[in-house]
Amino acid sequence: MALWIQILPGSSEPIYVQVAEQISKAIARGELASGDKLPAVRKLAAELVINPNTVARAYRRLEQAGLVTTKTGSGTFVSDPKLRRTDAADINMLTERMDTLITRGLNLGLKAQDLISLFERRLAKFGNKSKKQEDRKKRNE
Amino acid sequence: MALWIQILPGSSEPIYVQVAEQISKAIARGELASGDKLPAVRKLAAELVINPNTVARAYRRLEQAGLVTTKTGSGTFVSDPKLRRTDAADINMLTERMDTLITRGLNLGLKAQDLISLFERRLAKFGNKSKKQEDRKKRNE
DNA sequence: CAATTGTATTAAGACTACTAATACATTATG
DNA sequence: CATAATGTATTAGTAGTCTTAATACAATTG
Repeated sequence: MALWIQILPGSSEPIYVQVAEQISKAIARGELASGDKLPAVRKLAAELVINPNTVARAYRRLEQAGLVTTKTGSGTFVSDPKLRRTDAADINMLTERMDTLITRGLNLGLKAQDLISLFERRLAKFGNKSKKQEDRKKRNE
Repeated sequence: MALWIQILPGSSEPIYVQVAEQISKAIARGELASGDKLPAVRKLAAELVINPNTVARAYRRLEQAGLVTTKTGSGTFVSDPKLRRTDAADINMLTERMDTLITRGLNLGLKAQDLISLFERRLAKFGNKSKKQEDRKKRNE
């Protein structure tokens, strides 16, 4: 199933952010489950035609976020969601981002109800993990 | 009532973004209503002890977002919400930001229901315009 | 006309971000 | 143990961004 990751040429977002972000989303959606191995930095770098350091940086970012665990020599793996800390500072950051988002929405003329609807619709797209994914997770434990 | 705007010394956000963002929020909350005049760029710059160009840049940003209208010689004014375009591209941008936000939340271990609750709570803080603010708006029409 | 307001241009300095090249350290494999 | 595979560290250079500054210009107000 190759690689879903795709870097946009014209984007203002740094490449390492794009890579990290897309992997984050895959994890949030359950497409990548606990224990799954990410591609080797050199391999992914070759596929995306970017520098291995850039991929490494993306992985470091994911590790800082607590999404993956890294073992030199063996690889980078999606970490167990149960072990992810939910820091108060993280919640604050999230709340601030939310306020900014709400500000934009309201200033675009959307009503509160519109925003809630949109939010729920987008949230629904991050559907709960499928049975198959849960099974895959179990195998890796 | 002086100036609510405050620039944080250690912030990684550019000053002009901070200024624009805070004014945006004031507008979204209804603290600044249609027709209200923003401080003159030179005046605000003096109060914040920053360069007038930096304030001008913030105002330009707000104008691009359609939040204010500018008339050289007279000033910068909060524009009528009814006249604000809601471009499809804007909605797409908002949706993308929302997805990113949801990704972060889920990856912090929050459940869908937690996210919705938080979202609604934050949204409530942008309470609907008060009677007084509606009146002020009327006077300026 | 004089004052006020926003705009445009140019430049310089400081700082950060990004990517790259290369060498190093650790672990897995046979 | 030897080799391959994997992530890490260091260094460097290029490019871009941000802010300030100094002026000059344009449009509106009174």
